[in-house]
Amino acid sequence: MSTEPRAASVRSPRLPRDERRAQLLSAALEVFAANGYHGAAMDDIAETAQVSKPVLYQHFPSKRELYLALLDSHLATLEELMKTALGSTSDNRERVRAVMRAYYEFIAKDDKAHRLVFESDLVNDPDVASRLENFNRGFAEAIARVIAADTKLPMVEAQLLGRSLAGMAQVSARYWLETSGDLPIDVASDLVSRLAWRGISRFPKEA
Amino acid sequence: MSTEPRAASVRSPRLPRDERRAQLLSAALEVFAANGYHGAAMDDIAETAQVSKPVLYQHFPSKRELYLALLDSHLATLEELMKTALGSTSDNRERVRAVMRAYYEFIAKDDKAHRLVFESDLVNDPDVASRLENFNRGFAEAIARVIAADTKLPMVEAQLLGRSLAGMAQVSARYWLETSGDLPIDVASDLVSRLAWRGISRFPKEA
DNA sequence: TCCAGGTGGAAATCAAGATCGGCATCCAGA
DNA sequence: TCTGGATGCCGATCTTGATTTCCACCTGGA
Repeated sequence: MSTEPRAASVRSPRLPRDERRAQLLSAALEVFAANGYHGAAMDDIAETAQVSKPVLYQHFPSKRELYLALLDSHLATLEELMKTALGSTSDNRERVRAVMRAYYEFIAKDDKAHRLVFESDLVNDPDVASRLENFNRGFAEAIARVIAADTKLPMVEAQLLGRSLAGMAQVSARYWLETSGDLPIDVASDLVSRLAWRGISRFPKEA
Repeated sequence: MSTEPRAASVRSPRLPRDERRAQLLSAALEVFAANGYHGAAMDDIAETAQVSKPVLYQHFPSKRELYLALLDSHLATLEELMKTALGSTSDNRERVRAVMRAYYEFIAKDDKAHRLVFESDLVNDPDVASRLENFNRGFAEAIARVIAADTKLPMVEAQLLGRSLAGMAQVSARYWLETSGDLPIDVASDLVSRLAWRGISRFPKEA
């Protein structure tokens, strides 16, 4: 996709529908990630994509639908990464490590997507809230199952701890990204997963 | 403050400036907590306060300044609670426990304030972002100091773990509130602080 | 050459933040 | 007791930014 500045009044070259849609999503991701939903104008997205606004409305019924399409796409990617990491081993300690590593890698690879997902300013929208909650619940429940298997804690308590560890992953990974370079990704994700594992592995026995 | 419906065209009773300001902040908290910054209209806040919009602008230069005033007020309260909990003991394990408990109590007591602080949809605003970051940094650094003292880890690594545990506290407390009644506050905050403590207390020695 | 489909300049519409101009009321001082 | 100034109040409207749509043009492939 050429992103060279396009002369005024020169039309954007025609693209097949699917390619145009993908390009619009890419432009939208840039603008939403940089400015948030509320700080982004459809004018800005059109400008970034080097098309006019009606082109956006040809592919997406509204600004909100555009945002939801993007969110869905990136949540699907992340869910797949988490699922792969969880299924990569049957050893619980290695599972926690793999999940933490996958999380950090997702964030290192695509900080725009991570901002879209984890720093949304549209969380009061029910459709956005439900998508994020679905993801968070699935993630935390997967961890809760590991905890319940390893500790014999009742599920209610394992759920709370699952959320705790999911929170640990999310917040620490964002912090690591913001201070990037202080610690290599291997060291950072390993450190946090060791903290997590040590916390888990001593339940319910207590020193 | 009377919140009985006011007859149309009947003026709101005069209040001294300070009382009115406090009342407006209270109404604003309700509306911002329920709808977020972007979903709240000044009309809504005026209606909740049972005054007209110009009265809002008499006390706050703009919608954004009103929001920042509220945020400052509640962040100050939370910071005080955290400071008190950290200073309540010199035993590191009890510190972690006291901080977790204080966090859960803040959230149990005032879910509107917690939503304002932790689920803001104005995080792209630099002034909001910096306030939240200042709080988060202070909180995580306090925990990092406990970790560094107890584990002899270098500060860079203790900082990352501090953020991890701060994230654990925030996300788990929100989840606990949403599933309120599943676990009593004592059990929930104790569980999470034990997870945190076990994670910390085994660094750097490894089983 | 024709037409389906991709394109845009311009403007309509609308919601909401902020302000104007004046009203109402309370109280201190004459 | 009365009055005028200070202060608190509001209905109506202005302003602005942004979403969405209208209507017509352009172009590439059959």
